[in-house]
Amino acid sequence: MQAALALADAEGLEAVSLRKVAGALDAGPMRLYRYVDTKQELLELMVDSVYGELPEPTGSSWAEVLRSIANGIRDAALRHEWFADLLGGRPHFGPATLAHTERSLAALRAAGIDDVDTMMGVLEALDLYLIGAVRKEITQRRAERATGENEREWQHKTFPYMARMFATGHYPTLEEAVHDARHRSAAEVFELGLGYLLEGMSHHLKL
Amino acid sequence: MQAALALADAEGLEAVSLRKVAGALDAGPMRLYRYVDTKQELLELMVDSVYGELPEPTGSSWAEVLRSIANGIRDAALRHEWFADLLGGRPHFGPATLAHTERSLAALRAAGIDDVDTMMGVLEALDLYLIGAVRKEITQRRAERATGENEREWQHKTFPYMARMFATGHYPTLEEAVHDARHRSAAEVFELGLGYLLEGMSHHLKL
DNA sequence: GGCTCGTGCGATACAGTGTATCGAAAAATA
DNA sequence: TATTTTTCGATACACTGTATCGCACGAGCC
Repeated sequence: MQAALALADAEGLEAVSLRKVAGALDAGPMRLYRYVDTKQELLELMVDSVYGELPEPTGSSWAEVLRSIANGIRDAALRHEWFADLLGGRPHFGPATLAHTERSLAALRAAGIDDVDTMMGVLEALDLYLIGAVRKEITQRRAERATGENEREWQHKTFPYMARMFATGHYPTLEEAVHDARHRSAAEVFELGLGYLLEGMSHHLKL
Repeated sequence: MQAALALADAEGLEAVSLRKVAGALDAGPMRLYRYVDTKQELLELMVDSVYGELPEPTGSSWAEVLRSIANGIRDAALRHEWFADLLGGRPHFGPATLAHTERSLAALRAAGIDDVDTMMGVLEALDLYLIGAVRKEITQRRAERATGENEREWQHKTFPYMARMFATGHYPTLEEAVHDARHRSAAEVFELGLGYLLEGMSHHLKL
């Protein structure tokens, strides 16, 4: 289990094969089936284990609580990039996941939200946003790292490709936006969307 | 290509293997490498082809435009469930994807947003939300279908599992929420979060 | 204590996967 | 037409997740 985590952190999710994990423990391929029925189950255990790392939500207002939850998940995904790939992919009901939901709900209640429908609503909506935001940020981070390691490919393939596309004249607004808009970092976009979401909740809930 | 799409629609993304796609065309396994360098590239073509199906954004206000974009993507994911698995996973720069972004930006401008930074900001934030919302809704749909087909497993495994978990007394708030909160359908949660997001934008942008 | 029997374990086997290789066929050049 | 170059796809390879099943080991009985 910890072996699987370490392997995923070190070499990425696609390197996590039952053989390699078992090999890291000096065991045969089928050894893991004593603890797990299928590979999906191993992945779910890994996800649950990350939920177990998440810090207690903090903050006195519900907005601060939601912000701290969001940042906790984002930070975890930056530590374990594979977490982003698994997030939202299967329903997760592991003990640590349930405990994290419990802590989140309790923190919201402590911050003054007493209606369960409201609590669940804001938490579910935040979850939807987080799944996508974290996923896209990690994707972008990987892309940047790849083009950083190999800038030649970027300059010889992607850039001329975009130039050709723009030269067709089919994308005038997009071209203008790419040229004129200031480039926001992934972290900025994350904050931006989170801000919109929380502000919308605050007005909608009249809190 | 169309063969890959049909295969993914019919049997799911994991059934899309180069051999099966080529087989559907009465060709050898390597035949596809004439059109594609790697399997990832095939998947990217599939994603781009779905972007090509998306309807023109409609609406006279920017909020209506964003709503129509959101619904267009959601409907596409409901048609092609595998689309949700691929969304946000890799950077997509296909022609149809670019065209979709172009149409979205143009529609926003036509609806009165003239600042490129604002246009990009709301579109990126919406994108983050959509990736997660669509992904989770499809996941949930699959889970419901699976337990629908095989309700015995749900009743003999998941339900007692949750009951045991609650019986530990570690999740009092969660237990209360599960019992007392009204169950929202995936579509409702999608709308709820989208409403929060748009309302937040509207107040933040003072439009 | 010795012997049988049942059970659980994990090496081996299998049906797949994505893709590198390389001989042959086709196209282009002279 | 002869020769070179390019294109192409069948075969091979390394690897995946998991079903199978012979074997070793421990419990139960005489």
